[in-house]
Amino acid sequence: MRIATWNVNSVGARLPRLLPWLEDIAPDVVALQETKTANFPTADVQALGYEVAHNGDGRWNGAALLSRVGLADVALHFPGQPGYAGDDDALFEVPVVEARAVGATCGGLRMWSLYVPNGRSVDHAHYRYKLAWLDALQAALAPEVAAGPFVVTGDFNVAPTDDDVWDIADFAGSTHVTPAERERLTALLGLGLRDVIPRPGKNDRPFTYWDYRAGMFHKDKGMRIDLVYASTSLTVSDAYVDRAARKGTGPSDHAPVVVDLEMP
DNA sequence: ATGACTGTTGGTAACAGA
Repeated sequence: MRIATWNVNSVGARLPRLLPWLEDIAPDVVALQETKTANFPTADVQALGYEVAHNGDGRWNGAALLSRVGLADVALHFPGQPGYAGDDDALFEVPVVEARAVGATCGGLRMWSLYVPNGRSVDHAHYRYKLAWLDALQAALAPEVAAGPFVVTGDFNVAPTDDDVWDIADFAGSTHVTPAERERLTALLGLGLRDVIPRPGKNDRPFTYWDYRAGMFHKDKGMRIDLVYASTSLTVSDAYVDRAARKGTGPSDHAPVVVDLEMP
């Protein structure tokens, strides 16, 4: 089974890249993030043989699963998913559960597409939200990991190791690399998952994100923050970053990760 | 070159992204 994850940075803006990419790569299941719409272009991907589960509510966020091997038991949000209460401690603010997760069972594989909160800065309420979100995620996924073949994938907004950013010295005091964030990843792996690290890309680093600005892609100043966490019982026959999708006209700032699994 | 972006919206400036 071929699965993939891709933060498309607006599925509407990316449709001219997404549709030919689906035909070229032909994944069985695709996890998308940052769809940035309440109106997923369902008919366009259905025409290519995919069923769609989308959790999107407008301008920000949005996660989807596309599958051509069946799509059952769809869940929008995970159980206990925290909401975001905003930038301050306003007494009457009601936390909003954002469109950052969708789960489904596809061809015998239980799979989640996630867009983990960014965190913004370590002293920001969004960072505390990010940590709480990852804590709740781990608790929610535990029974599903135990139940059978499982993959949780998407934009984790955490670089697992110092080697997963272009230069750790440039990240002093930043989010995405803190021990607290990385501890949450370790806890997730502790459920019985492995980090499926793609084959090395340019300069031997399988980065998946490069800022649009300052020629970062050209300089390969990237980060590996789009992750695939798969059951340790699953055999991985290949995994790579599709750097070609980050090139050319109108790319996302993230590249897709493509993984070939052998289902039991 | 201490430079450099992209997407969305009761939109045309503000915010988010990482």
